[in-house]
Amino acid sequence: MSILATLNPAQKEAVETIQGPLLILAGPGSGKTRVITHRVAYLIRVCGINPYRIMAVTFTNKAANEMKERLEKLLGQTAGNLTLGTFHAICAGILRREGKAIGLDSRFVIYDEEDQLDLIKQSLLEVGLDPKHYTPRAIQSAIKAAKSRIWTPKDYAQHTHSYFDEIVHRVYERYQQLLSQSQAVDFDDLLMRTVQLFTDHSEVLNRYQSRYLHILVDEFQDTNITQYVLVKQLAEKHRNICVVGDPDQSIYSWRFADLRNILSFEKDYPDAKVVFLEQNYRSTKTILEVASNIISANLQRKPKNLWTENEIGVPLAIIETYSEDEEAQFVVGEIEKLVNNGAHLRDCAVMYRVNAQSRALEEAFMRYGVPYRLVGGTRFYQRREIKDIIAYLRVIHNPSDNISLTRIINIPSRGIGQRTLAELSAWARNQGMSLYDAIELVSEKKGPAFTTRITYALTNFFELMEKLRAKNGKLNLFDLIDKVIETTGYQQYLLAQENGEDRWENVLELRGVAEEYSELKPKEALATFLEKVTLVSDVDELDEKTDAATLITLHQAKGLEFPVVFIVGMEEGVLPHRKSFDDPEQMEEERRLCYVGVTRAQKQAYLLRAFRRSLLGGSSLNPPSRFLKDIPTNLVTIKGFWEEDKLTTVATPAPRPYSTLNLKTGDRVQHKMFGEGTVITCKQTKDDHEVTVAFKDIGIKRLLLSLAPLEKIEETSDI
DNA sequence: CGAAAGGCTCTTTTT
DNA sequence: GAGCCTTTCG
Repeated sequence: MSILATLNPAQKEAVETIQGPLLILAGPGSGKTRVITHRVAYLIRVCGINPYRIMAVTFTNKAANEMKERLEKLLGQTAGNLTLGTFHAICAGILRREGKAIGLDSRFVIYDEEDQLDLIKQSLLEVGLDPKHYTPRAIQSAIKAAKSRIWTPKDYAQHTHSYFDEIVHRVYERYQQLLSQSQAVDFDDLLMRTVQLFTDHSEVLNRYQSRYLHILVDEFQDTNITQYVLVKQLAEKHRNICVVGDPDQSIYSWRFADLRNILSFEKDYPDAKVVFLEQNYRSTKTILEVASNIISANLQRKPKNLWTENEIGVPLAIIETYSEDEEAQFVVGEIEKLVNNGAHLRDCAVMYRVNAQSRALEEAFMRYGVPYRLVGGTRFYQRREIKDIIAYLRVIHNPSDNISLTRIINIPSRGIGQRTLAELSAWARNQGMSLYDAIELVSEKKGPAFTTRITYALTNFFELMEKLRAKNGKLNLFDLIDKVIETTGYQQYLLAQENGEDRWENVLELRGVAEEYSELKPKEALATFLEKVTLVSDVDELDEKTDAATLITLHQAKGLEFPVVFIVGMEEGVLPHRKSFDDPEQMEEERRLCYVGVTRAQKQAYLLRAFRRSLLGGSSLNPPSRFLKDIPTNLVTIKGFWEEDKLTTVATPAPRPYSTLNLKTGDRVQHKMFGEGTVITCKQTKDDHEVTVAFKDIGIKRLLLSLAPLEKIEETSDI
């Protein structure tokens, strides 16, 4: 069958335009992924282009895998040596091959953001600054911002405007030194250093430019300047660059994605052809219209006309509950109903703004025994025990890796404390050598003098690591991990901790992952494995086969679709998040986030909000989300405690001086929504009282006296 | 040195 | 509420 047969005219045009720059503006559900895959298949099959000469860049590993699978189906065979992956993965590959030119060992480690933060803290200390005064996080963010636009420390110095910039510059400079001492790069370096490599070594760039006849970039609205420059460099020779994206789905500006990349593509490539994909195949007419109404309130956008031939469908449901617990309860109850009516659990997804919101949901799913799958949360490869084992492997692979070495030098504890470590690293720094080499010298009595006991501990540690390093290349990865666990006594160490059993299970799972690499040569397996575990995320692993409801953040939901979508926390302060209140650009991004959520839905969408929400300890009364106000009322049904048009009329009751109420056990009280009840306990909290009340019909509720609309109707006569 | 406890801050999203 | 840091005590 022809590759073009199943495409609509716009899609066909996007696939067939293979000469010159091409911008594809693709609305949600418009078959964007189909177009990209078909385009690649078309290039290979119809135009006879060697896959070796095509590069396709995706945003997540999952998207890359999906594309690979679809491509294989389309071609009836693997696409062989096609370059397909995320920016980060592709750049890591280039740097492994070509890094020598810029002084990068091919065994370099990739530091994730936690490692990065550790290293920034260390840099702060080393340049003599107090981490209490300059928060490492703020500096991390400034450095990331710099790297997203290819600013080296030198460039940064040219752009300092404040004292803080000055500080950042000093830390940034030191930080890069430490990275290179450890033979390490961070996530942003993968991109930035590739650009630098290409800039400084035209012969390398030339090879890649000649090689890549066609370049495709997906999710172009989420690229940052560095990524854009990289793509431009690569495409300069053949100019066959195809970018696909949707400005309305740009939700990563906090990662320094720059919307201008897509908005000004036509300026950079005046001969660019632009194709609009506006037919939506995913959602009902109603869902699409609601989404359009939400997004069209943004000012910074190109209007577009989404349309669909799908049925009108049912109105969206706006659900108003009292608390996040009731919200969760409603979601679970409704999902059960849907399942009883023939839906599958896997058809349902619950989406939220921040991960912390998942807790109430999880509790409800657990309580009702409804299977669910949580995407994200504490990510597997971020767990402490996993990172410990990986740190051992990293040091085995690359002993210069000071951050990993620092991490494990005293885990399990072997008598090497902070003081020793500080002294040792200061010494190593002065000698200009790695921590590992310093330890070796100590064990040979040629290093700094320590007490006998500490020298002994360090020597033991060194010998342990040497023993493990000697196994590298001899044992396969799986056995190497076992060896690490065995010689370090990691299992006993872990089992002695809290949740030790669970955490040990995680380690076993990691072993399981390692098994997948048993076909590779041991050294290669280790290298591949280490790269994989840092560049992989949780959505990538999302298993769609098991029948369970999905709990997922709105960000992670991008690119996915579900028959039924619940968006919880449609409140001011949550969605839109309060951090965006004073910045119109960020507010527009919140709106896009909401838009992304709604457009995930195929058949049915529920928008939920709670009157009162406890999040991160405190509780607050949030007015309904402003986005709800942009939905025409004829497209929704509203259900809740407040029958009438409460979207605009819910007043936040002023906190009353609770001292006047003075409740005690046994008092009868009246609540605006729950009716009459009896006080069970009344407990003083920091600056409030927490009252537990038994309401008839409704049950037991815990309320805050300052917030709850409570009135005393009868005082108990008992004591 | 190390374990335990208490106090502190910071709470968005992820390759 | 959790994680991180500092302090304290053994």
